[in-house]
Amino acid sequence: MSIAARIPSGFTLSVKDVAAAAGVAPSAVRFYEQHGLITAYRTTSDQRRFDDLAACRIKVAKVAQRVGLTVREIADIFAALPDDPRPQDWNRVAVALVDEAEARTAALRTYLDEIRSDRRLCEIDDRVRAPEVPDRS
Amino acid sequence: MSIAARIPSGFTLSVKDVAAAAGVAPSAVRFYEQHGLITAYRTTSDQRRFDDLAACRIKVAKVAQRVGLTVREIADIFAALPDDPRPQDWNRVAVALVDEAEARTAALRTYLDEIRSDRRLCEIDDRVRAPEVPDRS
DNA sequence: CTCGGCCTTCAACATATGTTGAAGTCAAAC
DNA sequence: GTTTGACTTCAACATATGTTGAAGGCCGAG
Repeated sequence: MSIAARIPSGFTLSVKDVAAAAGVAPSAVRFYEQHGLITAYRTTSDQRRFDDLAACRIKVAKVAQRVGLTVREIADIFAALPDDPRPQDWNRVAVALVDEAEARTAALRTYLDEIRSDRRLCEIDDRVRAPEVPDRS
Repeated sequence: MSIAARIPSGFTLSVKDVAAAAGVAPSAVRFYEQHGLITAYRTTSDQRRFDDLAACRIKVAKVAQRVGLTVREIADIFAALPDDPRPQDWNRVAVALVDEAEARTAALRTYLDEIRSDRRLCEIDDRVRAPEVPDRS
């Protein structure tokens, strides 16, 4: 019976609500929407309305950022989530996120191991030196 | 026999040399020095001179950045390296870096597992709703 | 009908991580 | 002795990730 706009049921949360639920500032919620991490419908008076998943996505994103993923990369991975994601949709996303994090950690470990097992990898190959400004000590 | 300044032996590489060895721009090398990732001595004419380790540190830092560590955090970890690091010094640094990366990945995995095993964790607890601007669908 | 509160957009600011360009110094080469 | 090339500093710009504040809209309460 409301004057209501074309907003799917479930999309009832304001920016402030989502911010509180996700533990971030309202400005951050708007930022994430701008960058495609979350999606909103608009009321007749142009206010954003989110569903519960928005806060969830943000919380996951904050943890994902800690392993070096950019907002853009996270948004790309989230793009695999349909409107009403089933558990296996979340599974795929979770696997993609963790795989990426592990790949980066593995790269770090591998590189460090190389350095330690074969010191040459961390040395300058050809003896390139500075042109003769005084100082070869 | 040179006009040479007080530069320890081994510190013979210019900014350009280190940049080439590390695969980064000279501007980045200066940036990293400013932020304590690497250290330089200066020639009598004020030019930076690095040793081989500078490029090594930079290459490690670039990989570490990919797992979410900031330049500051990496510099802090590198602070444990003495002037002429022995293998065990590098070991401690390597362990610190990998541990941090794994802790962050573990946090991500744990959080995602919680979401999947207990859906409520990703729902809004108390039904906070937006005040009545039209639109409850 | 005004008031308070939450919303909107937009621009400015802030930090991290660099890059680019201008202006000047220095040493080596011609 | 002038030119050349790499170096120096410093300021401006660029991108990512946000925050803050100004100016205004919309709604329910008193």
